[in-house]
Amino acid sequence: MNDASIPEPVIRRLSLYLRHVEQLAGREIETVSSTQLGEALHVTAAQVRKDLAYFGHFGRPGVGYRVGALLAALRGVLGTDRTWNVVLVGVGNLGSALLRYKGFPRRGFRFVAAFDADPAKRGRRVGGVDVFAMDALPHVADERGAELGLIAVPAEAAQEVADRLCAVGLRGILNFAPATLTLPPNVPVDPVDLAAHLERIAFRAARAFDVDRSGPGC
Amino acid sequence: MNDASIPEPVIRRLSLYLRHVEQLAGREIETVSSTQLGEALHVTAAQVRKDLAYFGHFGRPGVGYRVGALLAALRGVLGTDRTWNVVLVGVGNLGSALLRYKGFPRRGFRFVAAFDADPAKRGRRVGGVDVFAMDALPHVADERGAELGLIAVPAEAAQEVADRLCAVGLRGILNFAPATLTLPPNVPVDPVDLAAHLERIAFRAARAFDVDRSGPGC
DNA sequence: AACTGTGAAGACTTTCACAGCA
DNA sequence: TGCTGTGAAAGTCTTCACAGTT
Repeated sequence: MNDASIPEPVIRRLSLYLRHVEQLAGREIETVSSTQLGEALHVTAAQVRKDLAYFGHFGRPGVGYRVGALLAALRGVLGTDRTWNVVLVGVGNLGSALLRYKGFPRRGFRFVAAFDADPAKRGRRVGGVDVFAMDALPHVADERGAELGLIAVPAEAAQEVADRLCAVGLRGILNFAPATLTLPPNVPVDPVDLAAHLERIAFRAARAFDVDRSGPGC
Repeated sequence: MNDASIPEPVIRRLSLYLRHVEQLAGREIETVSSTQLGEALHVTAAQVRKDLAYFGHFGRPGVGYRVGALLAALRGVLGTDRTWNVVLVGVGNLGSALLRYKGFPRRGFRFVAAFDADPAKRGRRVGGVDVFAMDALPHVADERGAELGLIAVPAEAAQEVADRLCAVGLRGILNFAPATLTLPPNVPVDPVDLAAHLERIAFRAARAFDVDRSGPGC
């Protein structure tokens, strides 16, 4: 009940709850009910309660959940009650944008270095982060305590980069390259295929249109 | 059997199959079995067959699937057998990178315009795409046949931007802002929360470490 | 011999509905 | 009264296993 067996879909929603509860805390709201949370996030109230019950009973019947306690608990479960050191490989379009993305530091992730195969990029700083040649990976990753890796290289290079990140002892990888990576099971990988997201929207848009031809819906 | 009721998880995998089958086609491979596809993508062979059976029987027992036919069928189902016109709102870090991202045009999505609240950005071109002021949205979206929208603005602005995109008749939205959008059900939204992806990796990395302390796994 | 397509079984997730607490 | 926590029911998705095709 308190072990590692929290279902994947629950974990996805925990991030959602965390994001919203952070906002509530910022607005100095002290208490929130499962119904309110559910409405804000388009999740049923029962689902919210089940999800939160996976890791303790800190809701108060008749009152709801204390925002402060919930915030701390969510961060604790997700592991973002501390800062994670992240490296990025591939300082191209997307890589550069990710290095500058403010959402990462805001949520507990700090870039400690970036790497690129192109020697011309070596020595630059992007978004306040030093860019190194790939050769420097073992040394720099170790020195700066890198824990997670972010891959933003072309698909052809992704597996090799992943292997090198893994060899250096990184504990998890976020993969933006449109390629399926194979890694040992103790190194979690999360694929983010941007084009696939658009494909999903295209699919649903085509269906919604077929079903409901009532014209522009707003 | 041939209607809109294809489960969400299946659709996600269709994109994965499409990506791989495109590569096979590029390598002039003519035939692929469910086992091969499954191994390449870390999906069971039975799952591959079930998924593909949702929309027709074009596998050949004893042989496998014809790559050409499969490619066409996957594109047909996902709706990417034609080009979709896309607009982007929010030409910041991330927005600029998305405008330049080559994976979109490669998979059937073309940016026809971009918009930004900052008047200073008006008139620029980013990644070959014209940037307009928000006021121009109704006119330009209509003129250029915009169908899908991509939101890359700060969380606070996301809902208003979404409403305006919807009002202009867009048929689907990909939302990179860390905010939950509320829109009519005939306008599909797909949220992409980059920080949430890292949170998921952090969660799993922490668990993998607890379970298996055998040191750097490669 | 190799492989697909598919009912049936099994596993997992969500929803329901209500006992119990503040 | 208002709300949580939770078993039990319902629903969804995945895997199994095999008949049938090339």
